[in-house]
Amino acid sequence: MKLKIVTWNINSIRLREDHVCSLLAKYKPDIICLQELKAPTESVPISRLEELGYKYRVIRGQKSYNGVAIISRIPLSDADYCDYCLKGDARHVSARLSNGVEIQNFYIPAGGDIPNREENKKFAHKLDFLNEMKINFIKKRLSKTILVGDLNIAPLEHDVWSHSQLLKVVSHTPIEIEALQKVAEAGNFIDITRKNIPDGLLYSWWSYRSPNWSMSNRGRRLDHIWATSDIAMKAHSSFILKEARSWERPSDHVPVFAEFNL
DNA sequence: ATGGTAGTTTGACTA
Repeated sequence: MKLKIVTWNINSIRLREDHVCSLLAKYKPDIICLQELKAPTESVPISRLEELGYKYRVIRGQKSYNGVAIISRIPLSDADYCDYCLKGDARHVSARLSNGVEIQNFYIPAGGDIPNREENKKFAHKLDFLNEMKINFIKKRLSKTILVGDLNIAPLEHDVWSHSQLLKVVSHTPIEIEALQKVAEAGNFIDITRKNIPDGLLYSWWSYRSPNWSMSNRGRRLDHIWATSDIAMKAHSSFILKEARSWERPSDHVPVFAEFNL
């Protein structure tokens, strides 16, 4: 079975329904995982997705903030979610494919501006969320799992525009990177994007605050596709659709793709 | 050190 999967922080599904539909029409992934729907479940537009053949979905919306979804043209079962940190945030959803492969879609907290747990509640939340993921994955002994999402951490030197200048900037601090590594180890996960594209700068997000984002190219790789080691060697053809950042009224994140021969 | 932009709950929150 071939599986083409894409993850995208869409930053409002209602504002960017057109973008999602044109992406699906052109690239025809089997599954798209979305983050930051910024809409309640009942307000997420689904009719055009259905028309495009995406008849299966698990949507966990939320008013104003967060919101995640798995949209699929192949059947999904065992829809589930975890309420990490018990805040009621819609930051996780999961589902299973007919071949037993599990899809996990995450929107990890951004963590605010100050990289200090005592001074910044949002940073504490981010670290707590990562720790809960780790504990959860140790308990579950995962296999045949693909984890995707906006993890809000750029772990490698070449995942940011300046490693030295971002060491104290939330998303690239050693404490976050170490926490994320522990999550990956606990779940036996491999970073598929970097396995397929080991060398060179790789970004999936460029801030809205830079009017000249393309020229300055101060990006970060915050969006990830991971797979457990038992299926990691089945992944290929990873790519990041940088051009989506130039589309009209774009999300600040771009789609990240991978394919699997399962 | 500061401010820059965008989206949503129209004003202050999030990123």
